[in-house]
Amino acid sequence: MTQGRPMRADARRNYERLLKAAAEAFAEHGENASLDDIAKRAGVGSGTLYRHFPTRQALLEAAYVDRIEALGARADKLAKELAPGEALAEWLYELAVGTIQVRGMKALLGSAVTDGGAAELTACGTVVKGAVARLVVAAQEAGALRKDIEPIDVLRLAHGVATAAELAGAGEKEIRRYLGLLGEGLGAAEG
Amino acid sequence: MTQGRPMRADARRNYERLLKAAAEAFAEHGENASLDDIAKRAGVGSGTLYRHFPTRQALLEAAYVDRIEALGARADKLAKELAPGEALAEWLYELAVGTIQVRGMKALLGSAVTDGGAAELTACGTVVKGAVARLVVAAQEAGALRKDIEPIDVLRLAHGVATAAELAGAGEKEIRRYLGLLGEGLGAAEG
DNA sequence: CAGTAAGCGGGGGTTGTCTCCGGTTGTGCT
DNA sequence: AGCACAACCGGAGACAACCCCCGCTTACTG
Repeated sequence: MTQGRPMRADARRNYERLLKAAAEAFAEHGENASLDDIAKRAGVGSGTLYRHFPTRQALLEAAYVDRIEALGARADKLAKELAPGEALAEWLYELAVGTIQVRGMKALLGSAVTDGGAAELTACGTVVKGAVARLVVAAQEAGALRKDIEPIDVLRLAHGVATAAELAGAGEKEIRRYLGLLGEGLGAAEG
Repeated sequence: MTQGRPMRADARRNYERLLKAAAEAFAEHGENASLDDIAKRAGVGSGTLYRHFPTRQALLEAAYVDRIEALGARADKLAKELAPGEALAEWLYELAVGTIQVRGMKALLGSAVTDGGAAELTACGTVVKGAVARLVVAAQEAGALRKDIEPIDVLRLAHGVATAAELAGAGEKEIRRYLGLLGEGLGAAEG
């Protein structure tokens, strides 16, 4: 749809270089890596960077698309292999681990979960929300999850827990513990 | 103790002006308000600001000391008036509300809860940790809180939940709901 | 192969952080 | 009161990052 004409070859090349440079830089310096520096690494001018990715957010998202999509696919795989409640729990765990361990991911997922009545439908947000919605509904039908909870709530709380674990210095053990606590609250009968 | 000699009068005056200006600026522009601007508002040079408050964090903390101490006092009041479990819940609620509604507070509380094996014992951290420790121990003795939880865990999770609620657009209703869910997990028998 | 629009790139205005040091001012002593 | 000195002030300026702009280049089309 936004595909009026195939991208010019040089444009495409620069686009991919930027993506690669961005991934490196974000991994190295976190989500606040200098954009000018990313442009330099990619061997392009900063103008080019800003043309392809108007905002830092856009670049962040583009750099992590594959990872996000893997997460979406993972949800379906887990749904097939585990009981609904466990599939959800495990997926949230993996989500949280990613949130913490992949630098820059936190900002991305955070924005995906924001209120955003606005048309802020990022690709990332769509994929993640879709995945969690499937898992949540299944878990609720199986009686493993209270019914007065929206998928987005689960996502937000998981994000919050990831934040909490990060503050703790973030061993994966801590994440599991915290998610476990949250899980007991989410599974409890409503009232 | 850090009181070798009383502050010179002009120094003290500038210190307080800066505090006032900082409170205004943080309220207005959030935790990232321009420090130079704060100096300007206070009618002092930026050098003066940096001498009194070497880091943004230091200024933030100084600007909110009274609020933090109020929170500490509030904990004791609640402990006297309510059952231990409820006192903790209510205090966490007020903490979370403050975290979200008072701009700049989130960064401050966040840093107070960080792993920080380092000697990062900020005044803010000490007060808040002390308050929550009292409430948590009381709640545990009353059987309202599982015993395999450390006070710091509670603090971190509450902070995480506040973050989650903030993403939701943060009505106080949402905070209560999320804290309630978490509370069920924290209260459940361990296992 | 030539015309053309899409794309490039980096210069530079702007804003923010933080340091440095010459000048000023409050304080304690006489 | 007046003096001398340490403490303190203030703002210029080095540095980093953001991001817009516009003249030049280059890939595609016919």
